[in-house]
Amino acid sequence: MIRLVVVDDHPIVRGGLRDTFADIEDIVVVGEAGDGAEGIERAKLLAADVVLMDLRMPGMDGVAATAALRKSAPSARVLILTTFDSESDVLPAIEAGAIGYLLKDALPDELMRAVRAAARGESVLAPSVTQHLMGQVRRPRAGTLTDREKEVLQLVANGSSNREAATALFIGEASIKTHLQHIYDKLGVRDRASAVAEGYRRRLLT
Amino acid sequence: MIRLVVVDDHPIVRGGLRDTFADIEDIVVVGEAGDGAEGIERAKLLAADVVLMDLRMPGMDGVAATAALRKSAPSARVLILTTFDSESDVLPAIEAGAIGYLLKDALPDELMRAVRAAARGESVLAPSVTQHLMGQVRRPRAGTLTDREKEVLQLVANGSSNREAATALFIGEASIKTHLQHIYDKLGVRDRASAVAEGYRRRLLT
DNA sequence: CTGCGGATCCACCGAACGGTGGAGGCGTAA
DNA sequence: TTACGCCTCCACCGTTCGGTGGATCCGCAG
Repeated sequence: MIRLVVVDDHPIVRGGLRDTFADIEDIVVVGEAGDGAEGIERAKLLAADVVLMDLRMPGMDGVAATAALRKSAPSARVLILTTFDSESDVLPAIEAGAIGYLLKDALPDELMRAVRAAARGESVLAPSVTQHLMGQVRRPRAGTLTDREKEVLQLVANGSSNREAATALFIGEASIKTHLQHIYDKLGVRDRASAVAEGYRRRLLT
Repeated sequence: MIRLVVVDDHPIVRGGLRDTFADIEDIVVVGEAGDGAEGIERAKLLAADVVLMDLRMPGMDGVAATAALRKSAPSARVLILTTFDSESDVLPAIEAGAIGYLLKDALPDELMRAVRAAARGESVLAPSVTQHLMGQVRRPRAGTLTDREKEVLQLVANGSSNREAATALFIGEASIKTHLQHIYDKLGVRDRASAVAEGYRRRLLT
């Protein structure tokens, strides 16, 4: 039996979901909430297996609630159910720890399969969401170069060879190479020249 | 007899120079000026052979005055005499058409030899200035990358290897390398990474 | 027509770089 | 304590790059 908590600021939506799961044998809606903070409370109190979470809500939004829930109740899987699939919605939600991301135009059947999958710890994503992820999820997020990495990139931009950068930072050449590899991974490039270009585009360099 | 005009905004300096040349047989200070515009006027009016020009002056500065003088009175040689030898001072002055560049810590003897050299159309540079020039004067000036060179640099910034850039532009890899060498020369760098950095700093790249 | 700048191409070479797959230390958050 | 992220370092290897010194062709301006 999967214990489900529904978090959405629209009563209509909550009601619709309650109905949808009403006569499903292995899923029971044990609680509801109208915003993120309340949702966290209910999920913990009621030992939810899966939390159906809307993103755009007054007060604490879905992303913040998801992140908080991942910390305070890791066993509760958060399944995003929302209207929007823009990059600016999807990425933060995934990063916050959502296990799945569905759109509200999903069929009831898809929704139930997704809930069961989430309960098992599997990910279900709406097709359009998958697109966004393919290219993006790999890069640990723009602008997340560490301070050290930024230093290295700046030196490279200023014309330092690996050896010179190593001398400047009082570390070994091998470390510079490692930092650069990480920089390449994070920026999605393959060489120092385009890393520098990306650095400027993302305003990491001066 | 070398007809000399002194352009400097400090009366003290002008006086010192007048004294310095007072009992020199082949040099006569025929006029003085306190800023660039006045200097141009005097130099033309008095048919100066050599103009001793300060760089930092109120009103029209030495660089602008030098450039203007080169056009309106090409026979007057402009010899820069200033306190500063930073790159940002030296290069514009040379490009503006100055025939020599001395620092104010020069000995009177050096100064006189420089004036005579200037009058003959020869260049005399302070040693530290020479350093700046060696590597820099060749570059025809920032932002003067040809269209082709900008294309190459943009490709490099976007992660292209030389081979890939060659394919993209339907030319040989050797040409890409040549273009890059020219780019390095013009931007004053030694590798593609810092060339890209300079490209962004000079707003040549997007 | 001659010079000059721009664009194209060539060969050769050593040095630097990028890719891979590690490993250990260290502080912090869980 | 256990993870995890970050920083540090290592070896090996093939590829690419940068440096040098040429060369030809074209168009434009003097």
